[in-house]
Amino acid sequence: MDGSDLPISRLTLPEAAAERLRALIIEGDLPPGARLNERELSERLGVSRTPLREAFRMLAGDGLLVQLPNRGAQVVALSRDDVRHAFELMAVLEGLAGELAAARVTDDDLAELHTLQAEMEAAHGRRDLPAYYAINRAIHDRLSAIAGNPILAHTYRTLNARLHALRFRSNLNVAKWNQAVAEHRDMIAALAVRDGAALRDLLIRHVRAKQQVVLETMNNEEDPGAK
Amino acid sequence: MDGSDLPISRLTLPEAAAERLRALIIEGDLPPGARLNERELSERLGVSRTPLREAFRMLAGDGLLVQLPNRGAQVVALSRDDVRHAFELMAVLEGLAGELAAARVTDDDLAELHTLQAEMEAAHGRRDLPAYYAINRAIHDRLSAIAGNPILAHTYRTLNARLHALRFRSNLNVAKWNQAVAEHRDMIAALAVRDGAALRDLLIRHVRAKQQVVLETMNNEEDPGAK
DNA sequence: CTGTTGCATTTTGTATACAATATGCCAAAG
DNA sequence: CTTTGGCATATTGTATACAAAATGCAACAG
Repeated sequence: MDGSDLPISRLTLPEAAAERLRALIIEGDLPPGARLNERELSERLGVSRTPLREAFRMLAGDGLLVQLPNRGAQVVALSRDDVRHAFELMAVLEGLAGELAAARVTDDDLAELHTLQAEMEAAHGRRDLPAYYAINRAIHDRLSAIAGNPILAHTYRTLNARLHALRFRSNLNVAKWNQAVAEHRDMIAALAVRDGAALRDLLIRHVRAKQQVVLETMNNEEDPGAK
Repeated sequence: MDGSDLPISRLTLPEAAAERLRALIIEGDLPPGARLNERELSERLGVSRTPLREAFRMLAGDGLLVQLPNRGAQVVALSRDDVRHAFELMAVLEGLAGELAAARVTDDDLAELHTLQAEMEAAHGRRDLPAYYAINRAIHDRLSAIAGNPILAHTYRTLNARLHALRFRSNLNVAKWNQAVAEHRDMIAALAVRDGAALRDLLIRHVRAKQQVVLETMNNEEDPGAK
């Protein structure tokens, strides 16, 4: 028996609702701090309150919602400290993914990553920030997959979703952008020679640099009185 | 306004049910792979199916249950690979906690940890394994708290619960036990001199050693045909 | 004018009824 | 003897009704 005993992946209502909500949160349709009225949302999504509440529980487990007893659910609003803490974790998760990936990467994987890297440099060259982010994400997802640790991948993905809900429209300045692209080049190089320790350290520094960018963005945008 | 605006921590039914279930799973009352009948469990816990199902969603988010569409929930059964993956993650989480703790530890914290270390050595001296485990856990929890990163602490706790559900009655052999106690001594020493990098590396090695013990235990106990 | 109390309304929490799906068994065909 | 089809039963999925709690407002006391 192989692994094909999975159902054709029908989505149950709570799962579908959670998926929709997740998108609404990450797109910013439901902004941080927004209170979620059960009746209203259930009508909007076309499901009854019961599966919607199960969806709430799922998203709360992912850290996208907080649920207060008798006071409903609201979209999580990350404080600067929360962001700092999340990135501290992200850094070691990425680092571990890199270390594991270096031990398992195939030549085919490397070829694919080289292609992505070239696309990234192209996007960088024409100053196409959205494309850059998309490719950047693809590279990190690829790395996570190569690492071959589903628990790590899941933890990483969940944490990432929480940060995406911030929707920091990073005004990445040119110097930092150049730097990031250069770091990516180094990362692929480390991977190519299967130097796990080097790749780990590069990734940790890479994430910490991004942390700086995000925290600076938050400083500029946020009112000082925020939690 | 201070932080005392939290409710007196009343537990809602789904939360209470989840708490009970969590205990049943970790105690081994609901063994890995057990199917959870909603009607039966709801009667046993004295709640209706609706809050019970929300509890299921919470525990599924923690990775203690898996839910199959139209086929109910069952207690997760970790494969050897799952355990390997979980420990890979645990190692870097502990490492990060140590690194952060070294940067923040106070003399009071150190005094408390020295006390715990002494208790641990005493338990080790009289070959009291349950006491050893309890103190061991207390030390690691303390470290996690000193690290001051709630997101890390939560991730760590969740992952740990999943592993606890294994209930490996570790037949820790004497040599490995001596080794573990010695490692703890080194860890406290590194913390005392605020050497974060050293503490991180010690913790990572410490967890990997434990991983070995657990995997060997699983090899001995499990039938080779298991998933 | 300020603060407090009580009521009406809204919203969340829980139980239950009904629908849809899965499961197990038995009979009949091959 | 094995396999397949169909039915009865059990179990999960969803909607809804009712209960409990929180919220907002207005009237009143100070």
